[in-house]
Amino acid sequence: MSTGKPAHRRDSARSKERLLQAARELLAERGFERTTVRDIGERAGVDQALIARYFGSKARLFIAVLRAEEGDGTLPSLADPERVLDLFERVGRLGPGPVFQVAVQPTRDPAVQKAAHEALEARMIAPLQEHFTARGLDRPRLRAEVATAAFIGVIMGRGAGAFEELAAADPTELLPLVRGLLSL
Amino acid sequence: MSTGKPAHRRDSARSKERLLQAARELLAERGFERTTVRDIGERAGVDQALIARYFGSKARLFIAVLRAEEGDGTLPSLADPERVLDLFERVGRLGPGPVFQVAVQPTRDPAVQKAAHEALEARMIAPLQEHFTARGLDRPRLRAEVATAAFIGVIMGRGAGAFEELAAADPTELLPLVRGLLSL
DNA sequence: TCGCCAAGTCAGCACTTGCTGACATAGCAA
DNA sequence: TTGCTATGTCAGCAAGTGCTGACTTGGCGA
Repeated sequence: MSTGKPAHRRDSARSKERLLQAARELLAERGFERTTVRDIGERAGVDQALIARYFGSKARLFIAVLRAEEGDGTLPSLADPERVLDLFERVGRLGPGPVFQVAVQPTRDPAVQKAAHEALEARMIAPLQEHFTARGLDRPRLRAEVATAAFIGVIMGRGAGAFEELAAADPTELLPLVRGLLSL
Repeated sequence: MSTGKPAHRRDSARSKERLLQAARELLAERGFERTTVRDIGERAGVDQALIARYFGSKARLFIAVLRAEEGDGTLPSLADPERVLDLFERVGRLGPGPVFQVAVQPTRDPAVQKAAHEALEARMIAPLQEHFTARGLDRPRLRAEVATAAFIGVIMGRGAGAFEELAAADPTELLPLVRGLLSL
């Protein structure tokens, strides 16, 4: 940014960035195994061989995506009802993140699996657990896990094409129903 | 059954049955795309070429699985709290069925996709919708879809390895929390 | 016994996957 | 200008995919 490199024809930083972005989108849309390196390269407008060069492997590219997302720290907690709307909006705009994918279907690659689980823990389960603990509810950990899993079911369901009204519904309509799920 | 064929060494009916069963299990464990015809054949103890012979293709084998499951009619409705326990038990024993998979992640093959959606509709969403309608709640369809999606999130989460306590929890512990999700 | 056909086996085709290595070239330093 | 290196391109390998077709073999009726 501050360096203001104007995207030379040869610019490895720019290529890396585009690969990350394309991988981010495709991971959200299709998950890890169903995304090919050729897909990523095509969407990024970058030769697929550069994935291996810059990131080492497809798996490490996706792990880099997770780490990059972790950095932005903008993911709202489910504990705050107001911010659940933000979450819906964000998901509507960017698709369900890779973190959601892994909550619902395990990935073959152990390293990818581990990184995604850590992200899920830090960004969704742990904050909710604290919320329930603060409220003095019993089994706060189990409650947090159930609530997270249920919420992710709704999020993923919106994109799976299996739920007509759910997919079409406006987040504000969903909010009261989803708050029911979360205040376990 | 009534014919009582004692499983000759050559028995196409038996082979078909074993292929169906193996496909059923693997679809539940790994989903459609991540299951190979060789996997199915190996688990069934039947040559994989017979899948093409008897069912036409891998996709049609899985559709046959869906149809067969539909027939048994034993799937409990979520509307009946008592039977939610049965559902957990059944899923614990057999794994999450193919119907659950597709609710959360779309499949590439359109025919498989369509068959799974129909099964989801008939066996989960519609009964719940009726339940909500009978109770006079507004937006029964949307409620049914949200509840189904949330429930499936919990079911899938139990198997995804991302939720420690949820995976370890006994269904009877889960029941009160899940009933909260469902009585929207 | 013989011949036929359903049932089962096997090798391999055509394709896709992640990844690699040889090559080409832009841009900069000397 | 002349090299040198970071950057990008390309073809292709090895493994794995669904599916096919030629082949063998078991079991039964004639």
